[in-house]
Amino acid sequence: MFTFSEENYLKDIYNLEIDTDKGVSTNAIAEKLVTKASSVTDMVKKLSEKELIIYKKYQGVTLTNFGKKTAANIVRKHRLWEVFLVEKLNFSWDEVHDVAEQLEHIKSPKLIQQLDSFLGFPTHDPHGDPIPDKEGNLKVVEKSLLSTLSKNESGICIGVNDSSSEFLQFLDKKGITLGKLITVLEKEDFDDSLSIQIAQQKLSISHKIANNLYIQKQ
Amino acid sequence: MFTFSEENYLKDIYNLEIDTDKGVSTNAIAEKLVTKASSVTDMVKKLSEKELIIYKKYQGVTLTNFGKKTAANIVRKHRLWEVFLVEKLNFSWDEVHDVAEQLEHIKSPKLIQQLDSFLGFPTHDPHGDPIPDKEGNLKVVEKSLLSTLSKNESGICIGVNDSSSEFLQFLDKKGITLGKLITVLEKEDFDDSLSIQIAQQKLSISHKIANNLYIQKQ
DNA sequence: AATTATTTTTAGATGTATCTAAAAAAATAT
DNA sequence: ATATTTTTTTAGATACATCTAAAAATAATT
Repeated sequence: MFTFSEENYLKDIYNLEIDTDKGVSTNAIAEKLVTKASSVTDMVKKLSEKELIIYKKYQGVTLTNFGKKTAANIVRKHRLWEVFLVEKLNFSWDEVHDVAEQLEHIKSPKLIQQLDSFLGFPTHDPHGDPIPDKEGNLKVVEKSLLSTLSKNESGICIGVNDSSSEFLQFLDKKGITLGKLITVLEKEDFDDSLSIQIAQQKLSISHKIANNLYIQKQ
Repeated sequence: MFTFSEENYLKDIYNLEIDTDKGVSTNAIAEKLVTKASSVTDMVKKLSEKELIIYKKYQGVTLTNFGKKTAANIVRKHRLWEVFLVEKLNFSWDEVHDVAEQLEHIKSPKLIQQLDSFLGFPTHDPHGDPIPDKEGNLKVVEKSLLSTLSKNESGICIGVNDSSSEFLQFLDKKGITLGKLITVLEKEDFDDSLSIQIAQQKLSISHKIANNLYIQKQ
């Protein structure tokens, strides 16, 4: 079907499009894929010929419906494999990304169907990101960055914006895990840090941390 | 580490070497990999530079210890994934090969270690082939082709020589599965076909079938 | 041993994915 | 509106893996 490289471009364009909802620029893609703009131009032409994206010179790209569905399927595979690694093979949530990057390219519809079933049809990956269904549809939930909550507001921690292993390990160390209730006790104007209540403990966390945690308000 | 292509060459050379225990010829590799002899020559030079094989022009190749270990590790991964697909994802033994061909190239020592443990440290894949251990060692058992047994000899069916899906499905249809006791009732000189007793039933099987079933005599 | 056939290698080409350096277009600032 | 900066594209090069066609080496046959 598609090469690994094509699939990686599709996936990253898909994720960029979710954030921006405009055309995705060449440079944005280059940065995400850690490659050069000239390489992106080359690949983008190819994806355009295959009708996966709409591309006009100097105008950035948008996924076609076909491209969107294809990309969602890759994301689906990536996230299902992450669940597998954590639930079945005892990986921690900060170790799964690189392996899932490889596993997402395995081509076998039956494999994914059976894996999905084996895992009990999970809806979210270990980082709280939703798993697209077979048709590529993705349930979007109302979520806010913790940094945007006001004093005394509270909600459930449902995801991370940064899934680097450094950040995830930091959260582990502080006892901040998905599903926990967080309440903002105080906001410091000086450095935008927050005092929060999580489970039994009170924590002070920096703006950078609060800006990478997603909360479902309640 | 190594490219998919390099790994595929290594794996096939490894399997060819087991059968022949002499140098493996360019043409043999080409046939196994379904490619051209000229392509094999190119790749073989590269593998030689990387000290995975010993290669002298027109002399065929042999794996170095390093190459042998590397190849065994790929075979290990292939066979562990086959076990996973059959035991956990309800694949049948004739459906696993193509998917395992892809999965064997995933690079993550932790993944394989955990998978091995998750599967209960299996020693054989669904076709009866032994799974090399972490060091690349492979327990060799005394096995004979069913076609070489004499009248009234018997043994346990422990493996297949041909693991094409056609052959495996044929075995399923006849009720011939690994672990069953088979006794040779009759050998026909005319066409080398056999009458065998397996479980409750008597079967007549062609020489071609008997020549692709491994038996552990007893 | 000489001839023929087979196997293997070389030479040169193609397609994919990438890069650097330079040119062109678009966006921004004066 | 012009000049400057930034972004994007083009042109040309490299590495990988493959191929075809032709040459060279080895093996088999008479």
